[in-house]
Amino acid sequence: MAGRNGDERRGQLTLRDVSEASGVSEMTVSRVLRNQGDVSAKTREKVLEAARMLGYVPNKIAGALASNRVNLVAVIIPSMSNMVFPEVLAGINEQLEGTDLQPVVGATYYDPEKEEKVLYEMLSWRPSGVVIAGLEHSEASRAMLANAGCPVVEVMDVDGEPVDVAVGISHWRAGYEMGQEILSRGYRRIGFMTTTSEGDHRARKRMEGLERALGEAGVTLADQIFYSGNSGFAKGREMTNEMLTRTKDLDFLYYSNDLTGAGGLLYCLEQGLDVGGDLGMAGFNGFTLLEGLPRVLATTESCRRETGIEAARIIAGQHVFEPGADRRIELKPTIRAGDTMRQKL
Amino acid sequence: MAGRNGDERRGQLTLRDVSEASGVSEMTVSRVLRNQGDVSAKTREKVLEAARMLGYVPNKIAGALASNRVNLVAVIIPSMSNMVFPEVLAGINEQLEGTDLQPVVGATYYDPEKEEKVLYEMLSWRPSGVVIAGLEHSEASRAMLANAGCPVVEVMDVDGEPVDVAVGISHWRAGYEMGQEILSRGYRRIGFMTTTSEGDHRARKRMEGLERALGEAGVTLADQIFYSGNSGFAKGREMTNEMLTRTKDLDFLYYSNDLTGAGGLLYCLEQGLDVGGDLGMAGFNGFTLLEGLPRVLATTESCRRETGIEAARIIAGQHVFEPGADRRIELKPTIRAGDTMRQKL
DNA sequence: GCCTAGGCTTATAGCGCTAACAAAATAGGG
DNA sequence: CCCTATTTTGTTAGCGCTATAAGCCTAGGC
Repeated sequence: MAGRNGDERRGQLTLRDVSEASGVSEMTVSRVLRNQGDVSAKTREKVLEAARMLGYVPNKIAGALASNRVNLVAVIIPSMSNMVFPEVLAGINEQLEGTDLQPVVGATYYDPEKEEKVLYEMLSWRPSGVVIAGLEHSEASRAMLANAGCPVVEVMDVDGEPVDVAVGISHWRAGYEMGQEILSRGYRRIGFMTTTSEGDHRARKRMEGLERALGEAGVTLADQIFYSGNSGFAKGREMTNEMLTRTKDLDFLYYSNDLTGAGGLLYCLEQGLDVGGDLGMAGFNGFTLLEGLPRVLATTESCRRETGIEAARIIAGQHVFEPGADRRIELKPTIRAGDTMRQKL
Repeated sequence: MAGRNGDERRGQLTLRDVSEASGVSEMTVSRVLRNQGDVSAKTREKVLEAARMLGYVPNKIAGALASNRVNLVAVIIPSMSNMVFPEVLAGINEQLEGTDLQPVVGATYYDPEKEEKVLYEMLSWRPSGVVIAGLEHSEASRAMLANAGCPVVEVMDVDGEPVDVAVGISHWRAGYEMGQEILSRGYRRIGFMTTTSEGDHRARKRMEGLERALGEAGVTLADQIFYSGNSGFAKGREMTNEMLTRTKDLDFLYYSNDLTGAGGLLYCLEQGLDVGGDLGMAGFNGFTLLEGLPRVLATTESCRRETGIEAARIIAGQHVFEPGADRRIELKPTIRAGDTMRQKL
């Protein structure tokens, strides 16, 4: 079975082949294969048999062009490597199951220009819907989204104005609420470690929310580290070490990500620090695969899967908005205190 | 911006609109937009300007039908939730970058019937290539793959006969080599914990390889647990506890997955066991995000990203097979001893 | 037996684009 | 300035399918 190239595609089966094999018109074959319109049981059987025998696979390209219907949903995310995005995708997939819609995925690598290209590429397939991460896009991207001619769902952020619909949590609020939580447990000397990626925006909004909550209590961040690159245990350890070394008296460490948080947690435990007592810690996302660490890291569950599900529901037309209703669906993240924070005062 | 339905798509811009706006024929517009054929600089400029002004996005459906070329690559994997698959996808994405090919992803949820449906669906878009996980498929799926009329790459397994090309590691060999490694370090009472998912096949093959290696030294598995469901730290802890309780004298724990292995590792450390000495441990996959655990878990790096890259190279025609050459690309996994195994004897 | 209604099937005309070829414009050379 | 070689642009004919409308049956009523 040598590699074949496009040219050999000629000779592929068409409706005509099935039509000839079964002795009915192409139109009738088309109806049978789409389960659409009235066809007698006998004819149907004949056609299905012929199609099966030949191994016919319909050509959706031609079908889509003729019917002006495409069962693809464009999903545009920054990266496949950061677990959060595949999880949103998993939610989309799950909800699209049962409809005839199929997701098509493109990655932007956190680059607005790349996003523009991917979006253009995807829209040229005239998808039935677009799911795209974030609310911040280039001028041109927003224009394309606005003219897409299909539902557009911006996911994972609701702090801003969506082109059409937004689904996700408020990162600002997530930061704000974690800030309140931290304060309510009596911590005051807080260090924050955050990624500069995620297109900056979501992590930045959390930080702003956090600072607001602290500010309202007259507290300011005692230290902070911005890092780029992958989030993993090792990065968390390294940063934690650095921060604890350079800033004394910290009583709380807040990480923009559970993985770095977990790394920090392991580090602090090894150092014999009183994690969950004098030293509080929290991450962000609520990765279930981390359940089973020596301590349960406090975190904010960021509703990735539900975000995907809700986005897919909208695209599939299973969620109808009242006219004039707010077209932002704000999911409510839950804070899980775990056992890395002390009791509330 | 109310939700729109398919009907309103009419009125979308076509080549004709751009052609009228720029005063040249549709064909010339088409050539400009595809960067194909000779067009004078002046005309090109005029056309691009008009397209930009109008916000024209080409219709690839029509283009694909007319030219019989589709820039989509079907990627069919069991699940988005198991990290290994998104990692393969990331490799594919990375390599496809720079070509004009776009991956389209479908999930089978480890169900051969679902695989058949997804495959049929994808093939109906006449993709330029198919990447599909595993070598085991239903009769009908194999037939479809064989007649796909495009390169077909079966990934993540080379222990069997591919329809067209296979890329990945030999799981049998990975199990075999880890078995030898374990023995070479003097361990003899070995417990194995493995998932029953992954479509069973890959984990099963590793187990068979492991048993062969042990068998050659007259050793048999002292205990084993099969589990289903998600792999995470918690599952690893739980199983490890169970196994160590019911089977005494175990001196090595081998997990089918790094995450369960890491859970087991944390558990054993807490129990004060001599991990890396009297008790050896190993996982499988080589997840880099785990770097930073208290000990570096021994593991087999399973080349997920490279698998994706190599598969994409084949689809993109960047890897040409000599006629008659073996159409299986066996990547060589590396065993990382970490520090959960004692020195070689 | 004729006529109508309804179920089933077929004929016709594109969908928006590109391959292949034809025509027109331009550039050189004598 | 004519003629050929070359570049640039335009024309024609589908790609494989589906929407639409038209046609052909068979059954049932009178």
